[in-house]
Amino acid sequence: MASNLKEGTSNAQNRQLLSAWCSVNDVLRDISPRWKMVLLHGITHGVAQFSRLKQAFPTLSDQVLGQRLAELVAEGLVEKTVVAATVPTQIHYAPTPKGRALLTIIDALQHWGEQDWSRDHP
Amino acid sequence: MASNLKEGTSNAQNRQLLSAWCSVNDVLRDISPRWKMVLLHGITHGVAQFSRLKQAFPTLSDQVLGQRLAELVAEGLVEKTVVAATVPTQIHYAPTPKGRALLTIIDALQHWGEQDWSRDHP
DNA sequence: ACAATAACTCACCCGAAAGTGAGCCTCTTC
DNA sequence: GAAGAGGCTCACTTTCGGGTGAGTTATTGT
Repeated sequence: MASNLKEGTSNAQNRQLLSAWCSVNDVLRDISPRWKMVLLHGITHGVAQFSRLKQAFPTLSDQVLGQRLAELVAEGLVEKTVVAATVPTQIHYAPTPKGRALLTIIDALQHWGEQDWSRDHP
Repeated sequence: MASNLKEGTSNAQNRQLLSAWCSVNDVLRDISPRWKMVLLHGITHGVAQFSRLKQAFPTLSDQVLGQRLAELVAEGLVEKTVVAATVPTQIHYAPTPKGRALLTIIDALQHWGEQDWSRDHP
């Protein structure tokens, strides 16, 4: 993570360009990874542990679950709390205000998606 | 496009599962492709032709531009109008009500992203 | 002694997203 | 008669997201 500086492939360049042009592109990239918003929703609604989430979404791999949780924590959308420091360390996740605010917008998106746009409107 | 039924790679399966669990996943997938929302924004603000968009985003390839425009049209976010049926066919794009409604939510997302969540709030 | 348990992490692989270059179509201009 | 204009589309290549399986940690139940 500290030694590779090439980064010239224009794929990465374009990503940076978009970030620079408008910050919304970063937000879109942050919220679109698969499972992420679903996990945020689950955590907010009480499914707040690694193993509980695993049960809730059996087809989701440990690998990706761990990664998504780490992202959510890193972006300040959920908070991680150690419940029991015993050996199988138990951990509890809870949404931050930021995370809850995001969910509101996500709800709006869902609403938008389900709306019938065939008839004209105000 | 009509003959391939295999679809067993679990990558695709999971995508379908997510769609089935919550429609918001489809929306997220639809809005997250690179350039898409930026293009929608541009079109809404008067940059409404293929070549104009090309100029506005020089690093975006024709290939992807064409594809994104087609998606936007297919999803009913923008409308395509033939301006001049002369040989270099001129075409004009304009956002639909649905497209404008989406931009509103995208704005909310941007706002959310730019907000300072470090201090507590109501 | 050995499986199970909670929460991860590592090495590997495959398909999809997105980038590049060229081609096409007909009409007008140099 | 060649080039350029406008709007695409095709073939090819690279990057990266996300999937799988196995390994790690220490303690407890059988």
